[in-house]
Amino acid sequence: MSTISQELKLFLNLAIIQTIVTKRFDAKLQNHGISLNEFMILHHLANADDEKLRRTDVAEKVGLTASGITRMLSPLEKLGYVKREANSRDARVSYVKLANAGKKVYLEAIATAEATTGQIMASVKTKKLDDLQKMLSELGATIE
Amino acid sequence: MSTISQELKLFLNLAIIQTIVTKRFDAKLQNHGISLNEFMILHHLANADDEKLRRTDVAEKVGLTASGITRMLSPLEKLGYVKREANSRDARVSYVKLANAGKKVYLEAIATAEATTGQIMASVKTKKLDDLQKMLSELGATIE
DNA sequence: GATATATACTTGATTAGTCAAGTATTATAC
DNA sequence: GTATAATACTTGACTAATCAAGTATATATC
Repeated sequence: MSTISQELKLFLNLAIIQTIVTKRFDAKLQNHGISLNEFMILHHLANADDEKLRRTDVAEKVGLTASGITRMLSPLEKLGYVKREANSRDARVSYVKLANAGKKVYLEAIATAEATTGQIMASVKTKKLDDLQKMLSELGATIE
Repeated sequence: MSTISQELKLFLNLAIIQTIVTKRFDAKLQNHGISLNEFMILHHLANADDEKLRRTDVAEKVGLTASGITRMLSPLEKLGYVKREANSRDARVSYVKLANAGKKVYLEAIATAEATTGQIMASVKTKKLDDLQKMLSELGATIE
């Protein structure tokens, strides 16, 4: 017998669902040579003012640490997907700016990401994601 | 301008929210010396028939690979939280069975996990989780 | 305007997981 | 009943991230 609340169950379910979903996106996006996290970074850059962000802000947007961002960006720089730009007012800051090659990959990857989204949504009725859907609507109904 | 669908946005949001939420649970559960994934394993064991599961089934329930489970269980065995049990009908199978010490830790950790759940829920109105809440109710309304 | 504190970023060491390959056992097909 | 394939698990090599510490710069305080 479980003695945990419905909300806690939601979080436990979210945790595994996210693990599974992330793996699927990673697998599909691999065709473009990027991970889901890399896709997210490109996405945030593409939608940012002047297509650039401070590294700290990238970290916050993708939920990783600054150090993780440094490590993630290093290969993207080498591939020429992003480039560094200085901030003239604050020498501590190093902007990450979307480069042309990165934008191209991002735009191509969108189609793949959308297709993956569709596949996952289509399978919502079965398996674990079904639980999610139920709990989400409950959550939507009870929160706030 | 973003050109991605609402559903894809949901998944991107879920990804970071889950990253953040997992970190919070991990931080709190550290008071009991366990991670969120370890808590999840104990939970599934506590709710399983005879409080035991095949390693493969544990893997499936927490969304990790069999190899990841082998590695996660090793310290839990050393701590005496779980123990191995053979299957008399199939020698390939090694059950993971919840031990007394593990059950004790699990029951204590539930309180912490519930408190953490409450804290997260309370902050839903602000920040990223607010986006989630909105999207979740939309999702709940549109899916199926 | 010197001192203390805070912020932005990077790096070395570590950790939690993956994947691919290997072992052992069981199930299937002929 | 033997050969083939599938399943359960473990292990070595690797990867993506963390944390703690360090560097450089900027901000606040007095």
